[in-house]
Amino acid sequence: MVTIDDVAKRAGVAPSTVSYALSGKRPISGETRERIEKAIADLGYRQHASARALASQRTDVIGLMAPLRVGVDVNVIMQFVAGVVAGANASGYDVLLVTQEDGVLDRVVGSSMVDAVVVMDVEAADPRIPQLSALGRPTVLIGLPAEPQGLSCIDLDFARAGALAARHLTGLGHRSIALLGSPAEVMERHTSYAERMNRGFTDACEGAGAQHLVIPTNPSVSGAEEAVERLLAELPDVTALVVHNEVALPHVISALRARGRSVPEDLSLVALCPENTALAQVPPVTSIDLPAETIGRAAIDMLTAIIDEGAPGEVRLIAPQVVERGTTRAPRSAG
Amino acid sequence: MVTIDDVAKRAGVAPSTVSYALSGKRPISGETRERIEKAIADLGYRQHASARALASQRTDVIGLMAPLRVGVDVNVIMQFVAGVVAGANASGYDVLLVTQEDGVLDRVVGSSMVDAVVVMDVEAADPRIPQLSALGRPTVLIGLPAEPQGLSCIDLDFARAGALAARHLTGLGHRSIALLGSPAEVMERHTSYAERMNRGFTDACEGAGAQHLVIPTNPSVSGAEEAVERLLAELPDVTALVVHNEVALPHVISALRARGRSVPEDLSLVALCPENTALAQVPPVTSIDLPAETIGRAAIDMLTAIIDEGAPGEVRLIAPQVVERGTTRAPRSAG
DNA sequence: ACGCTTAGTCGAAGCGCTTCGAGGGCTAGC
DNA sequence: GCTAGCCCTCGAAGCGCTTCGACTAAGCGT
Repeated sequence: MVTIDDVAKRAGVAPSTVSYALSGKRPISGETRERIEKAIADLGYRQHASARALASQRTDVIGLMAPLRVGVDVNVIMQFVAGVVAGANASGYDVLLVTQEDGVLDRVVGSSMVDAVVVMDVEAADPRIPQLSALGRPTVLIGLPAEPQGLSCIDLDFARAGALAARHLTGLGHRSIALLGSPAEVMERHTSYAERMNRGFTDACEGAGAQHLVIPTNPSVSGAEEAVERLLAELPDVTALVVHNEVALPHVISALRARGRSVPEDLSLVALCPENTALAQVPPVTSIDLPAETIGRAAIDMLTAIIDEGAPGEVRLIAPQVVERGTTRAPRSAG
Repeated sequence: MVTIDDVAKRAGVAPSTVSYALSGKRPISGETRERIEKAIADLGYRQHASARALASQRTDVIGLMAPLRVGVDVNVIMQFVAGVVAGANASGYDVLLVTQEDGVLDRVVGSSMVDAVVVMDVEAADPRIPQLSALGRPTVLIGLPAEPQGLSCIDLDFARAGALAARHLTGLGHRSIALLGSPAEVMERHTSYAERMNRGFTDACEGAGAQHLVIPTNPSVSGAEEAVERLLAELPDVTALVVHNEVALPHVISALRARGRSVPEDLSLVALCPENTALAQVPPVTSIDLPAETIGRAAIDMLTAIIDEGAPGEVRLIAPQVVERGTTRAPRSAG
């Protein structure tokens, strides 16, 4: 292995000079710098990451905790991951991706493997939050716990998204609306986004005086069938639907069709999902985009602001927007 | 920060003894071990990862190179990623996920950030392969280049998959079959899996004396439409279809339906895609599974075999299997 | 001509850990 | 009773890098 000493020797300078040339933390004359650069190229020198990390107390690695829990769609999680990684790489960081649950935080953060952490799938009262506060590393949560305890958070504004979906439909004249939402397990964990979505939806329906119903939906063909059964049983004159469940979405549409309710003729539908999921439906559905890539990149921006400028904890919620793709219209009776 | 010296002091032993107690590389008496463990617990000691890596020359981190190239489906890539991470965590490794392209290999491997590498989206003559050979770190490729140069490879046997799909259809009596495959960009890069798939498909069709056609398909609604147009123009009496394109799949089905060819009544269809994609179609389609999770875990197994036992390079191809879900049947004329 | 600053470089002291060789204290063998 | 051998532990020497203080030479104003 070629070390900084080898480079120094070949360039005829001290190792510290090479280090300063590399980091730019002290001025180096042009001539010396050139000799050093040549030596580096000749020798094929590469800094040893661990040695640098040990001496400088920074690894330039960001930890990304993305638990793959039952009930959350891997594809959705992974879209966030892709966004975070892209953002991190663009900012000169690498990403250590961890999907386990248990002692990971302690291990990865406690052992100084990472300079900072991004945490996903946050529950309302997430046990990791006090831990993270205690650890004292720069942290950004993707999600919004009840008590952020000074940690930065970023997420889609699910409360507004739920409300927006509801109002989009009541605005068209619908008076009987259901939300087919996250699976029961996710609700039972008090997963932040699911609770906020439901509350936003429910409040807006009540504000508009519309009948409403929330049905937890399992992410499977049968889950979609069951949800549709229950929907038609409990709210037979339903005219509009919000679906917040990527996996169930296509099967909800087909289950409805199989029962003689087609979208959008008989039933309006707006989904909350990543854009590509909305576009993958037949027909593509009107949706509120879950901008995973954007959120991932924003999380990194917030993190670098904390690392570099000691920025304080901040909560940033992305405003939801409806993208019309033709699956919502006024109800029959009102049209 | 509490160091190994603090622990040693509190336990009344030498730092090296603590180190040996931790690593188990030398025997430690039960009594001493207990004192050390108590001291660790009392102090909340955590090993410093970089220090350990520097001294021991291993990081227990695996690098995962997953370039997010145009034309490859993020979701599919990310399913592999999830499998690799799960496997790695289970084997005591963490994963550094990199999606950039350029100098990454050099940077990440050259700087000793990782003990080993998993490389995805391998092209037939991938420029990274000589690099990887030269770097000399344990490596597993997910994919199969023309010249593995001693590197280990794992992948679905796409040649057999293409052949299997074709024979499944010819076996049912189909004599005019098309493959809607990877986008043109992917083919132009000579991406390994796409080429193998096409060749397997083509050879099997010729072997069975069936008319065949391969249509590169863009992963979008319009791409699917164009492919279907071209299909019906160039092979008007087509009776069966293989689709190897996750994104286009639903739109291919609906484009066919819109042109009066429904699946499976008029046209049999078998897809090559992850199971969840097959299940997400309406109706769920007969498919050859792309077992991303399995392959990811197997990649880690092969890697640990190389790391721990110095296992030699090995090429492992997973046998494809058709899972019947009702979208293939005998053609009309033959039925 | 004088001290002052500034630019450019050096040497040495760590960062926290692992590992090697050595050595003390025992038991066992004869 | 002495030594061979084993078990357990210690101390010291790094791993490759950063960073601090110090030093030299040159440039500046007065």
